[in-house]
Amino acid sequence: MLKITRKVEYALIALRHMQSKNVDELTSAKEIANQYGVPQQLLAKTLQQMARDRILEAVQGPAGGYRILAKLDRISLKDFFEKLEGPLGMMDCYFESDCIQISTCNIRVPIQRINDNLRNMFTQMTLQEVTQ
Amino acid sequence: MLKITRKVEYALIALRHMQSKNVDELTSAKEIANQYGVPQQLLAKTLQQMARDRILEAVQGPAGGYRILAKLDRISLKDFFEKLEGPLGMMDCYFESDCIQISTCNIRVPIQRINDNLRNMFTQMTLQEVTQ
DNA sequence: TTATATACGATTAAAAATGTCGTATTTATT
DNA sequence: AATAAATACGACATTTTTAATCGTATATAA
Repeated sequence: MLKITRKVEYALIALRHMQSKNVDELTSAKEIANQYGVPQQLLAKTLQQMARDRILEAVQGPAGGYRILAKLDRISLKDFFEKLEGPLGMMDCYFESDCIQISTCNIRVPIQRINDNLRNMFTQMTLQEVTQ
Repeated sequence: MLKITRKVEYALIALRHMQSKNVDELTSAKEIANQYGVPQQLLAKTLQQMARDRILEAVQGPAGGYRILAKLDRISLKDFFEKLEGPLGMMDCYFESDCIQISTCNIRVPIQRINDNLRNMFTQMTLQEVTQ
C-alpha cells in the first residue's frame, strides 16, 4: 500500500537528470535509460506524457530529446502525481461512488479524513522542493 | 498509487462497528460480513491478525467473537498500517537496499523526502481520531 | 536518403491484491 | 459425550493492476 509507481519513479529520475544540465540542453530517453538502467520504451512513454502535460518540451528528430519546460516550483506534488496517475485517492469512492455498499458503508468519513490529510500534504509540497 | 488495501478497509469497518457497541460486547466475523457485505473469510483473517497484534481480543467457541482490546488513541495510523501491511514506504529501498541501481540512483533523496513527510503525517494521526 | 529521435496504440508478461478452500481447534449448548 | 458455531491458519486459485514489450508512424538533422 502507498507505493510509488515506476512511472513516477522514472519521471523523477528524468527530472533530476535534466536539472543537472543546462536548462536548454536536450536529453534523450536513451541517454537516461542507459545511465540509470531503466527500460527505454517505458521511460519514453512517461517522458511523452510529461510533454503532453507541459512539464517537458519535446524536440523530435535526431539530436532531439526533452528538456524541462514548466516551473517546477509552481507544480505541487499532488498535481504531478495526478498528471501521471490520475486522481489521487486512497479509495475510489473518494471520487466516483458507484459502490453498491455506499448506503451501509461506515468508513466513508474515516477514509475521507485520511485522504484529505494526504492530499493536503501533497498539495503543499512542490516538485522543485522534492527534486532539487 | 497510494491506494488503501481491502485488509485495512475491512479492519476500519470492523473497528467502527465495534465502537458503536458496548466495550465488552463481542462481534463475530459473520455479523460484520453480513452487515457490510464483505467476504467473511478474508475479514476473519484480518480480525485474526488484529488479535495477534493485540488490537482486538478474540474469544473462541460458539457465541465467541472479537472486541476492542487496545487504546485506539494510543495507536498511530502509521503503526496500524504497518501492523497490517508491513513497513510503510513508497519504495522498498527506504528499508532494504538490495537494489542493483543503488550506486547510480539519483532519486533516493527525493523519495526519502516524500516518504518522511508521509510517515510523519501518519505518525501524527491516531486510530481513534480516524475511526471515532 | 538514411539514421535517429519522438509518438503512441495494442499486446504480453509479471507482480500484487483479493478471495476461496480445507482442516484444525476451541468451547457453549444440548 | 456429541454437536454446532465460532476462531485459527496455511495453501491454493482468481482477479486486478502494474510493468514491459512490440509494431508502426512521424519528424528532422546529416
